[in-house]
Amino acid sequence: MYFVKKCSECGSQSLFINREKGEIICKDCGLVIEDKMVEFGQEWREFEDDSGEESRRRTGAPMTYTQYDQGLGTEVGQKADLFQLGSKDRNKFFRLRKWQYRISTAIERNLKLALAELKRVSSFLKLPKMVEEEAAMIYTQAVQRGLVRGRSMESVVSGALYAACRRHEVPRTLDELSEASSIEKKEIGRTYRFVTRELGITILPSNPADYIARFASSLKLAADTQSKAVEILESAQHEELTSGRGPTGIAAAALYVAALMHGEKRTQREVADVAGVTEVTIRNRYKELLDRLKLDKELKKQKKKKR
DNA sequence: AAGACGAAAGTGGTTGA
DNA sequence: TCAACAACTTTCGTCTT
Repeated sequence: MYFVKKCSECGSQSLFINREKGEIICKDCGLVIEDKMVEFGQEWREFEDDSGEESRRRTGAPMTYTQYDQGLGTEVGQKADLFQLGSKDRNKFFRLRKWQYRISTAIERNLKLALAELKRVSSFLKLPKMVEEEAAMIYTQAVQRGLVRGRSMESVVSGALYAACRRHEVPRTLDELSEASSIEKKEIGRTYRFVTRELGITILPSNPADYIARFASSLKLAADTQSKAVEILESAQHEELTSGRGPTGIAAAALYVAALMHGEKRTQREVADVAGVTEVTIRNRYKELLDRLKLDKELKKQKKKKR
């Protein structure tokens, strides 16, 4: 799962390969090392079923939603352009033209602005390209359905990004999104829920393990501590300690325990800060872990070793 | 002095009548 | 729509290292 290869951008060694999504991602900076593999992942346009007639959705050159803004603003209106396009781009063109009829110029402007904002936030968070594109796509859907009305454009952008992150299991916390977009956390959460519900996007509850790598690297913890944390997490899940709880809190607690056991002590505050939860939450989770998981033995072992 | 721990009260969101 | 409820936070006092 983890490679010894180094990230070409930040030098981090915590690379993550995901075969379903055909990516190798640096969990520290989000750089996609290799995205040339064929996508085996889920059909992420599944919720477009309302537009019915399109059956050959994934043919032709890969389409990038993030480039659509350029297309929308300029070429699409000109019907003559149809014949200048290569056959590869036909499909793309048809889609664009359909939108052209469907959406007003005001919405186009909105989209253009929004996608620019989306790119800004996305690059601030160093999100992988895939996520950025999915977010752009979600936002486009949201605009088409008029879900932006009564909400600030920026908050919907953030909501779309958050949803995209969740879908691709490269979770960022609401706090991080909030910092990057200067939108209030609760506002992002609200629009996120609203948009996903309205668009019928199903999001699998985020897995605490997805946070481990990122938290661990910002805490500068060793690799075996990381894997120990994942191990703890798994048994915690087995003990049904994870349902209903905030995933970040659990991830943080697991990391905290793992660090203790490997003699890489971090204070609760340090862990709490990077995880975006409070010490209290860590303590609660931590206590539960100790209670239910007979981890106290291992902890005591570690303490003895120290003396 | 700093960190860990726990109690108590408050907040925002979900759920179910 | 409202009230009960669970999870999490904030705050604060006490204990431990």
